Amino acid sequence: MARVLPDVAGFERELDYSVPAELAGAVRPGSVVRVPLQGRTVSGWVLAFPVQPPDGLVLRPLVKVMGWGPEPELVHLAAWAAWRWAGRRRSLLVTASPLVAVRQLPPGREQPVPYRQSVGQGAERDLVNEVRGPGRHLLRLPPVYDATALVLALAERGPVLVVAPTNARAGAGCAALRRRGAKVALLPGDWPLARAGADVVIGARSAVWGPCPGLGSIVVLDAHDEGLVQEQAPTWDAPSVAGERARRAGVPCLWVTPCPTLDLLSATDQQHVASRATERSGWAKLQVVDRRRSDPRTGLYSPELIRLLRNAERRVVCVLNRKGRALLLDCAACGEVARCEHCAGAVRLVGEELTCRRCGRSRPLVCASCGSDSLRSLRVGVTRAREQLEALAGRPVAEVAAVARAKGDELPGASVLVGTETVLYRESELRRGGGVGTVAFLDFDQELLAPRYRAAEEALALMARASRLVGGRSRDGRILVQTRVPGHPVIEAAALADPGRLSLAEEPVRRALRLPPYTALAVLSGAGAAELAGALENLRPGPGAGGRVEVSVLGDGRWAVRAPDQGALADALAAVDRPEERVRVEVGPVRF
DNA sequence: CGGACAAGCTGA
DNA sequence: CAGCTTGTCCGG
Repeated sequence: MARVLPDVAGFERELDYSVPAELAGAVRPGSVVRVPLQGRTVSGWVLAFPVQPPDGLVLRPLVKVMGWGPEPELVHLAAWAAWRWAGRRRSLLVTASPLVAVRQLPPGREQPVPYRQSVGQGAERDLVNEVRGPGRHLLRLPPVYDATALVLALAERGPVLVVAPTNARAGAGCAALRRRGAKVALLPGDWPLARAGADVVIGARSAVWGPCPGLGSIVVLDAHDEGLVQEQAPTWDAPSVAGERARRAGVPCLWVTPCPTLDLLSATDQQHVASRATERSGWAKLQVVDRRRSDPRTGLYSPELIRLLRNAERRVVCVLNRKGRALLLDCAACGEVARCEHCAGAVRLVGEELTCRRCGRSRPLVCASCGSDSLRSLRVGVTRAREQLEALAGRPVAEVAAVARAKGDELPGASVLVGTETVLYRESELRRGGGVGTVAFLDFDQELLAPRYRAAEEALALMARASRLVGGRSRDGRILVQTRVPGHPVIEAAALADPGRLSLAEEPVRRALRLPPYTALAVLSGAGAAELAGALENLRPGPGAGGRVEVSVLGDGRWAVRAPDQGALADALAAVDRPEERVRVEVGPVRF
């Protein structure tokens, strides 16, 4: 008989089924099967086969074997991740399974053949020699760095699983590796090829759950990137899953990033830092414009910025992280800040009306206290900034949306573009359209001083992304940043191409405030959050609970749970009963 | 999760 | 009391 986990949401029980003789040959641990359950037929995964049937239980037979599923190690890894992120195995096993049933694997190799090719890249060969041995290796390499040679060098030692922060990066990486002659499976489409055995298996974050028989190493590209974190619960992150998967397989895990976070550094066994020359040449040159003495009203447009807009020979991309037109207004006559009449919240300009951000009510464009109709923008959004930039630059400026609205929707041809930070994500289109000479952050303080504990790290990640877009010092890439805190560690780290400076500055703060990585955090939300928070608060420390947890209210129906480490947090969340009502449990790295 | 079945409610 | 809704239980 076979032990099966049915693919039914919210159902965590393992059920046993008898296996008809004609199906026994196709059943193996991990196989996707159809089983009867309460009068219907559902899919499921074989957790164990064969197993001893329990006494006195009439088993129903398996209906069908759908085909290949995750390797047995991944079934175990899913169980670990379900514990670690306080979720269920089902969604993890779905991620680890092919999109459509795979009856037969492509021909060629049931057994993977080690890849052999002279790569001839001295630096990469040296790097790969350093990361022999299992463990979590952090490779601090600059933003402008091509990992192709590194992956090829690793592939000589066995199949490499590569996890990229986006599908676009995975696709580009796949193409580059194939040009160099490697047999590459691009997930999720090439699941059967990956399961059959390839030199390199590559994909976006879900690829960390991809098949890779004979796994030799795992590489996570841009390991700091937010795109590697699953948004739906369980909120697993690819670097952590990669680290555990590699540890279990006894192979090295390589976290490649230009800007290591403290979370990564604390979980790293060994850090490898690129040479000073390599690192410097891979970060863009930073022009810091000190805005401390400027008028807050006109602070968005420094003389340096205007000069750049007028004279730049290559394309300029301006980043302003505020959507809309005017987000905060005051009255030119009486100076009163425009507020909502009902809830006193700040109002912003939407079309020709003032709209409250809190309650959503609208009113005409008139000052509520003196009746004047001349209202001024205190904080402009991208839409208004575009108009102002165009006037200042004396050339067309185009606003860029977060993503292409339709297929073939190319970027505007203007030589000056403005958008929210998402404009930096349209990397490949910007590159195709003649590249970018300078990225200008109009109000970088908004990133630096955002009320989130990881704001500084996120700000440095933006700098790294901008560096990649403009091509680093080696290609004369430039970043202009307007700020009132020019001495901020993020600015220093980016200016000197030394991300270690930020880590040094952040560490004591995190330690003092008992924030990750010095503690483990989870955020509870949803209707049942209060009940679960209460249950965690009443949890008595003991062997099962693994230590003490602290619970605190965050407001707006959210609760924070803090534990000394990830294990204690996971044990505590596993030790309490889930309330009837829905709760979302977001185990860190959380955003607040 | 989703069906099966029981208990509860409604209107003729 | 048929016909419907709502709640609870349980799956091999």
